[in-house]
Amino acid sequence: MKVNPEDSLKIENIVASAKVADELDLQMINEEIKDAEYNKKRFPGVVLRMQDPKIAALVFGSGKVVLTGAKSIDNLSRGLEILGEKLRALKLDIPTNLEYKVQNIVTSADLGSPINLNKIAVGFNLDRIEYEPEQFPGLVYRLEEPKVVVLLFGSGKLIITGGKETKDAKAAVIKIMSDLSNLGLI
Amino acid sequence: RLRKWQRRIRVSNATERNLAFALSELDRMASALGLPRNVRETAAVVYRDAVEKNLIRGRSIEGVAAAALYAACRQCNVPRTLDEIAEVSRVSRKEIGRTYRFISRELGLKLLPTSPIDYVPRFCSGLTLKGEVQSRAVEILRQAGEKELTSGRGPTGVAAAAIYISSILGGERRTQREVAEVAGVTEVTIRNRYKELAEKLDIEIIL
DNA sequence: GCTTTAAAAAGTAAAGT
DNA sequence: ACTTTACTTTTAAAAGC
Repeated sequence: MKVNPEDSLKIENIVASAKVADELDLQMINEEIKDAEYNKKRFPGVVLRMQDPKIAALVFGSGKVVLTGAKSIDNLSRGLEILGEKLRALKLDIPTNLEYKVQNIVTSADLGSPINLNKIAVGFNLDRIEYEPEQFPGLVYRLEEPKVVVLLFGSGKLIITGGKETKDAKAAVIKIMSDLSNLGLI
Repeated sequence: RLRKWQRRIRVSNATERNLAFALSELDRMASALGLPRNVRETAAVVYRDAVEKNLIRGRSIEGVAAAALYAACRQCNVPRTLDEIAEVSRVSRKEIGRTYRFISRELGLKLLPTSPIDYVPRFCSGLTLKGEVQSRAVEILRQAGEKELTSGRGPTGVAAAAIYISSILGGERRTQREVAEVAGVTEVTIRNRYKELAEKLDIEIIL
């Protein structure tokens, strides 16, 4: 039995932002945490990497943080907790229940069969897609609802990005499938 | 008022000066690439349209001119790669590609992806191959397109592979090195593409 | 616009064996 | 030739140039 494309969804990366304090001494954090990376000339934030849930955190002097690399919402929450613990270990006053906001979710999916990108480029409204095989093998399809960007490959594999909720990817895949079947391309 | 008049003249002068510069840039790049007059004229039209729609704001004249030329080559079915345009331009391939996408969208150029077939005449003449070999390469590419062997692949690599195959079939063999040189791709790419074409199109190649 | 992070897709490329 | 590493595209936030 063939698996439905909407059931092949896999979250590959989640980006979220949070505020853990009103102010942070990046120089001190960089000196106290052994694997921290900080080159103010290069980038204004300190890079901290977690191992357990493999997540990277960008910590700024304003107390704001960016978390990236999480494969699930649970991983993301755990990563933020661990970040809080690391900072508290430096005698910093960090709240226990940190709030975060998901900014972007990258999801992969599989239509199950190869697709002809050239035909899609001809059949679709040309101002919603970009297909420049000279520069990139994927066809870029910008959806309005949900507001996400989908990369379609000749293999039938897809990447959905730009969404802020898990359901956006599923809605996008369902729409892509109906669009393709309406054009008789799948 | 006189001041308003002077201002208008000043703006007009600046606009004309910029347009003159852009047109001379288009001519310089077109000459360097040996492009025919119709392509230069098409590029000039694209550039003028971009100016009329105020698409130059926030962009360099050089970048828009290069993107207009890239678009014109495609419109006239004599495509040059972004790398080739970048070689005779002072802006990067990345900026030309970005600007091209922008003006293409805003002007509604609706250009279809470049076909590998459009590269065949130029690559074949660069390899001094007969029209017969050229026709066979085009036929291979036509079949490749039907069998979905081109989606996602670089047009120049597929064209190069088809020419490599047809040169062998036509008894005028060119090495992968020679074809790679004129097509601007690596030998590895030609190897990957030609093996795929030969296998899926059932073409027997005796080396 | 750029800088940095992460991640997938598939093609192309370069370097080392 | 093979493997490894890396760059192309997309997305979002952060502070600052």
